[in-house]
Amino acid sequence: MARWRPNAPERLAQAALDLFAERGYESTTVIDIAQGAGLGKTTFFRHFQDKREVLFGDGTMSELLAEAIAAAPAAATPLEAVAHALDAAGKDVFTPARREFIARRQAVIAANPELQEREALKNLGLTASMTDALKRRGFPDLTSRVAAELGVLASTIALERWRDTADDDFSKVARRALAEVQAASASW
Amino acid sequence: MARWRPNAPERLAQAALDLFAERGYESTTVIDIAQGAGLGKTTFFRHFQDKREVLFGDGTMSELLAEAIAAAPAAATPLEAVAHALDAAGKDVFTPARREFIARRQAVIAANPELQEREALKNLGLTASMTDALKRRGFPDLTSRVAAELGVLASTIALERWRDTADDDFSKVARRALAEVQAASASW
DNA sequence: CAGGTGACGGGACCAAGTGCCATAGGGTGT
DNA sequence: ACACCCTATGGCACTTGGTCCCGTCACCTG
Repeated sequence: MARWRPNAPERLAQAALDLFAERGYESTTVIDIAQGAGLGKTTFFRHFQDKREVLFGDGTMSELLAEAIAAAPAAATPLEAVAHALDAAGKDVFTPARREFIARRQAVIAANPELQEREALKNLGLTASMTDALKRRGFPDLTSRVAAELGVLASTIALERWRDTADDDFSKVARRALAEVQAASASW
Repeated sequence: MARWRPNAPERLAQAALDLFAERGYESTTVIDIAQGAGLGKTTFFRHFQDKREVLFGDGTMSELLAEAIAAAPAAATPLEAVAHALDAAGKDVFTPARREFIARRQAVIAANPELQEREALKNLGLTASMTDALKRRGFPDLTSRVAAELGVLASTIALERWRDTADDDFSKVARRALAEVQAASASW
């Protein structure tokens, strides 16, 4: 029998999501979350920078996308490399098994400006990471930045759809969204 | 003779910017700011929702952009309507007289993640506002959203350049940035 | 001159976040 | 078996952001 119950961060994240969904983000105290996971306030802040961060995973996403872009076929255009990154996100993050969890998470975020702020900052990070990865492939700065921006936009749109519909395959939804975004950006 | 010195919000914003620039955002207390403007903590929170908000003006920007898009020529394409909005921003907000102030403000924001979060949220609001205005002109949803997104991107790039160079006319810089972004988004 | 109104200050209060120190349980070397 | 270290944790005090309530002071009105 383990001395401490394992996976403290996961337990905290689960307790947080449950409590946020039940009584709202603002009405939930960090102490509530910690006690919900059988821990103390101190331990919460040892695992997460702040109260918001408990909903934003481990922050591996940036590296995942950057590596997928680096690993895209040599002949890929910027948007094809971005599509490759969205595939990776679908395989490792937005999996069917996590759909329920992510949908609840998105609902909580949608209900609170403070959390939307954090999500917007995370998206800035993803854009920067993808931009860098594209530049390392030799694309011009502005081309890389625009492609990354359109990729994050497509991913946001895809997430909205994937969350609401019964379609299990995020990659497919995301590729379709990216194609639509590309078409729109060539329509003038 | 006025009972209270006028323009409390402006005095607070000025004191805040000075203190943030001098000793940093985190090392500056709301009480410091209030006392710097000859006021009390209570009055600070009467004029601003929170400590971050003191750097983000009156929030008229959304309406300004939306109205400019609505007032664009009837034959304007989505991006031309967006360019019209950037012109308006150059005329009413990013004026030569405020360049120094805005440059200092940007430097403070660049030094603090908490402020970048707020700025990212503000940009979300601008994007949503422009998207709506474009939809009201009859453009398809996705076309509107992409155009708004590219507009905010162009504005961000333009702000970086306008801040660092001696070029006084924001509208010109912004139109050029928008043209470059458009070219990049048609390059694949 | 009595009362209303609007901007402000003070102080109590709660929750987020930090820092320090203590503790408990498990592994390791002798 | 025992002494020792390592690591995740808890408790407590403290600062600060943010809210709330109430009192004050000036100006305006009847």
